[in-house]
Amino acid sequence: MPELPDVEGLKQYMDATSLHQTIGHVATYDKRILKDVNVSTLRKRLEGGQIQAAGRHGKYLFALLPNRGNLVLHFGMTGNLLYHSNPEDEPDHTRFALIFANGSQLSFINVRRLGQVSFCEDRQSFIHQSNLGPDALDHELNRDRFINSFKKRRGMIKPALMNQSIVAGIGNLYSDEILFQAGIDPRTKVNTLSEKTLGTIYKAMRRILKTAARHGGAADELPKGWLIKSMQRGNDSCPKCHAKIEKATVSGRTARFCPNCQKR
DNA sequence: CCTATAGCCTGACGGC
DNA sequence: TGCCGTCAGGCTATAG
Repeated sequence: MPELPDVEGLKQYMDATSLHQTIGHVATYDKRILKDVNVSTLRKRLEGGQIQAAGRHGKYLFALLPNRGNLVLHFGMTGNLLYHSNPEDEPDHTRFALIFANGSQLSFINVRRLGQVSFCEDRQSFIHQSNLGPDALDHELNRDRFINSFKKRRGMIKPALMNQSIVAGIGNLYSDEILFQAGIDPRTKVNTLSEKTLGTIYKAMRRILKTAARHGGAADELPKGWLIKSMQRGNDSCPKCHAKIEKATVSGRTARFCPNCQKR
């Protein structure tokens, strides 16, 4: 599930449910998802604290605890959160949970265990150490900066968009959507794209991610005419021209595109 | 710098 | 009903 818009939805969810409640207990059901932190450190830092605010960078979600640091959540392919007031409502595949002193609980669900839970003192240094580029919706990432970071690349456009160290937040589905709306074949070499075309991709990226983030990534609320919307409904024809959507493996992932509307 | 490949994990789905 | 292969919205390590 989680690319930038989905994680934005989870941030809003955390803000709406989990702030200003004292954490009574940290439950770690599977240590394999802990990254660069151990159970005792996590408990020491979190228990007794309260989340003041949620934050997001790319696909990472941060929970800020004043004077303590940040709980960092990454969802992998199959992550989600559920806040529930009854412990018995704890969902399947909960790998980690914050159990608040008031009895409520925030559960980190991670079916495939590809997600990670970590902790950092400082967000900026975490972002730096994790080699993350600017968030795709960061206002400082303007058109010129975007073009500059792409134009010197030698590879294909789709994997470049998905490269978190260039721009953080875009995954397989949204890279397909961006290239579909920009009319570019995902296998196009970046260094063959004009600045004007890179500008078109930038605009599509912004428009799409903003719109999707506003709906927290909820697939059923995405606009008609979007590729991922129609694919998700099991429709494999192009929303614009009704040609059959094609699949191609591009740097290890399945790219979906319209052979008619997207050109190299 | 870039690509392909394999690996980490589990569950859903289709074919037989 | 069961078994099998395939696939899935992420990322990392490795080799070429």
